[in-house]
Order: sequence, then structure tokens, then C-alpha cells
Amino acid sequence: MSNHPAAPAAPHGARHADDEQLLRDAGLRATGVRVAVLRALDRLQHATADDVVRAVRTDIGSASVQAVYDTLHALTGAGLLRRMEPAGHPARYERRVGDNHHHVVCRACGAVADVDCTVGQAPCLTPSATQGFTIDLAEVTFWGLCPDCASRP
Amino acid sequence: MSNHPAAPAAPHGARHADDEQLLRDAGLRATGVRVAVLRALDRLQHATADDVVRAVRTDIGSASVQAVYDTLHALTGAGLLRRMEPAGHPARYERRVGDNHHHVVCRACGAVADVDCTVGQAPCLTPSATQGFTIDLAEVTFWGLCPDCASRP
DNA sequence: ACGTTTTCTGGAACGATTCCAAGTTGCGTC
DNA sequence: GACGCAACTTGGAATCGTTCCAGAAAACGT
Repeated sequence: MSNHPAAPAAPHGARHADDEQLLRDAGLRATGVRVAVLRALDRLQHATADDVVRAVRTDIGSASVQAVYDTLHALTGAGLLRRMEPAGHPARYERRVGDNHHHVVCRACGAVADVDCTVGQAPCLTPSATQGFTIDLAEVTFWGLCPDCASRP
Repeated sequence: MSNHPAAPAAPHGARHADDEQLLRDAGLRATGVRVAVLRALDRLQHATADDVVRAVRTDIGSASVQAVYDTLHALTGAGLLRRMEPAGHPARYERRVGDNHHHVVCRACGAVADVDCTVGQAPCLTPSATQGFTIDLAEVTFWGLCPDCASRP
């Protein structure tokens, strides 16, 4: 488990080789690219599509950009991945799904980290006046400076 | 005040013609385009840059795309406007600044509405573990369906 | 009236992502 | 073990919102 310095609280339950089963359980074929994408996101947190392409290529030798995008979409759609897109930055993907956690984004370098919300499980999930909207998700993004960027103007 | 069916809580204080003073107070020249942009956003809430371009052109006859983008940046930088960018949608601008309010975005049509957070003034503004980040803003976005889109599959 | 700032026109470029078509590979099932 | 469909490949072009460029003209505030 040395690759999992801080194991996510999310119950995605799969250990490396079991990603195949995870995919099948979700009704998806367990293909090379898909397994490699999951493995890549096991190591890289909040990786961009580009990060994933590179990681997958290092892992299994080659993969087309489209295959990776397709996979990211399929896995996100199946609920195996979560997608977040900080304003002004490319989308980022993570395996931590199902728990309601939020993100801090560094204004300077764009680094992203996870944060658990203070306010219990479902934070501001019930706004007072919803304007008639049916709400299914509350997304909280904190903006600031990461430790590195804070220590230089 | 018929244009202000629900006057924003934000104390931006300016009535139509006083936008010029508002600009000067912010250290900006009160130019035609800038005043027109403010006026446009008085009517249109959560307008895209494109919406603003069209509104400004209807208002003062003509304006270049760049002038509007420049203005939106200048005014946002001066704190007269707030910019929000829902994932997968173009940026939107609004005059309601200084209060901490949040947004609902319709997954289907992209419509945006304001919401006040249930949890008092500074909602999830103090996350438990900030990972060493210095946080200056908490942005909350609710996702769901607007009344219109909810009433058709 | 002057100097500075802003806006203009018109164009090209950007980055992330999507889409295309047609051919190949490789899963999973029978 | 073979078959059929889903997934992947290559290579290219296109999208959209936004930014950047340069030089000239206009407009603002002192």
C-alpha cells in the first residue's frame, strides 16, 4: 500500500488488479486503456486529461488522446470518476467519488487539494431559496494560495 | 425602479447615471463603453461576455468585442463586477458584489440564478483541514434543473 | 488644450476539447 | 475457439470562448 499514503475515505474498494471488476460491475468492458486510466488516477490526484494521457502512455506504452477522453467520459458517467473544472483551468479528474468533499484551488499555480467541509455531511446543500430549481449537487470551491505560492510574492 | 424587480442586497449604491461616479471612485475613467457595460449588467443578470456585447451595442450603437472584454476585466479587477464560470459554460458577469451569495446552474440549459446560503454569512468558509492553503474565497455552486427544464425530460 | 488612456479595426492565435471517417484490435459471450 | 460488437487507432480538422497583436483614432480628465 505504499502507493496509498493517504487512502481515500471513498469506498471505491478496488485494489489495483480489481479495477477490472470495478469496471465490469459498472457495466463497462475492462479494457487496457480504462484500467490504465484508473491506475493513473490512483496515483495522480486531480489530474488533467493531459496528465492522464501521459501517465497511461508510461504505463501501457501507448494510447490515443481520444481513447483517454472517451474513457474519462465513460468513467465519469458511470460514477467511477469525478470531474471538476476550476474557472480558467482545464478539467481535473479524481477517483474520490461518493463522499461529499470539496476543493481548494491555488490562484497562482492552479494546484488543487481536497478539503472536507466543516459543516457536517451535506454542507450548504439546502439553500434557502432555490428559485424553483431542483438541486442535485452542491459544489464548493475554495480559492487561495498553496503553501509554495504563499511563500513568494 | 421598474427595472429592478428585486433590488440586489449588495450596496453598490449606484443608480443609472451615477455609474460614472462609481467608476471614478474606483479609479477608472468613466467611458461610454464602461458605463454601458454597467447599465447592461443592471438589466441582465449573469450575462455572458457575448450578451454584454450585444446589450452594449443596442445601448450605445457600437462597441468592439475587445473593448467589452477589456472593460469586463477592468471592472472585475476593480471589484465592481463579479465573474463566475460554471464548468462547461462561458463566464458570466454580475453586479452583485460584496455579499457572499452563491449560484444554481441548470444542467440542461445552463441558466444561472442566485441563492443565499442557508448557513449564515460565511458558509463553509472555514474548512477543517486547509492543506496549508491560505483561503480567501469560498465559492458555492449548486447544480440541478431549472423549473423550465425540469418540466420536460 | 494637452497628454494619457481607452477604444477602434481586423486579424491571428490560443488551449482544451470534440468530432470525423474508416480501419483495426480486443473484449466477453456463446 | 470463434464471432460480433465495443473500444481503440490514426490523422485530421473544427469548435468555442477568450486573448493578443499593431497602429491609428477617439475620448476622457486635469
